[in-house]
Amino acid sequence: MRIGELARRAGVSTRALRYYEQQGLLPARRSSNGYRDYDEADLKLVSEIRSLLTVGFTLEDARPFVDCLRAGNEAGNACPESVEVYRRKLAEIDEQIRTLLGRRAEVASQLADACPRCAIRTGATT
Amino acid sequence: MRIGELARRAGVSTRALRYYEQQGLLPARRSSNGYRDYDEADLKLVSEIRSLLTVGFTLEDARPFVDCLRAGNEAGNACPESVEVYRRKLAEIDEQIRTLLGRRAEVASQLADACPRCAIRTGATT
DNA sequence: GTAACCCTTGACATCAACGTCAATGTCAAG
DNA sequence: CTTGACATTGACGTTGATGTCAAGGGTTAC
Repeated sequence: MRIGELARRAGVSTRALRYYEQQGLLPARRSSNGYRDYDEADLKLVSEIRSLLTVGFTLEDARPFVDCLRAGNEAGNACPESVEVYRRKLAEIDEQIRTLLGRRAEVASQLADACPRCAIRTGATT
Repeated sequence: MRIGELARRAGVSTRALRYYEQQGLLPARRSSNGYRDYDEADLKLVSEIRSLLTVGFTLEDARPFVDCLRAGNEAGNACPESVEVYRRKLAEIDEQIRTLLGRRAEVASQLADACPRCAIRTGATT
């Protein structure tokens, strides 16, 4: 299939697909006229990339998963490198949550200071 | 005082101070030689901006606080506009936390799928 | 042959809060 | 009078994942 169809089926823009190719995540065969030519495996790759992006992974984070799929595995997370990325991202997310909880507490505290009556329905005390 | 001293005392770069001025947050008087001339009130403004930035506010978010201080209030959060920003940011932070918790759960679930033994020490089950 | 789509590459634009140069001016001390 | 520490404005670079436009070529249908 050509880029337009893959884009439609994967729910992404053609621009995004070309960008993935440029980043080395989605190499494309070419038809005799120079058009990119994709198959079902490529659709699976793009789906994998998309689902990883939606949980906050970068394209770099997604690379091991893509490599894993291209290596013939049925799942992108079937390789130790992918698992390692999962663990790292989990730690990053936890750190971000901690940061946000700290900020939440600080802002809530400031709000309580500035407008004591506003704090009533805020829940968290510390 | 001149920009270098304010920067040192506030713990920011001179570039940042010029940027704040450009954004209309920190107007500066000028000496006869064209140098920016700041006073203690300006230090207070910059401190306010900095503490807001560190809890994730943008400069736009900080504007009401700065305006409030410049209007003669002793605290930047003494104005209703500032309080409103607090409330909005609190809601934003809560939303971000919810998003991150969802992602955490998703990633943890994927990790458990990919490497069942890895999930043992993860705590969250859902 | 021409409209109507599809494709190609290339390159600049976006967002925020600055970092980092460049080229130049000011001023106190030696 | 020069060195050196400060200041000025202006402008491009950073980060990530695209959006968007330009200028052109390919393919199919009528």
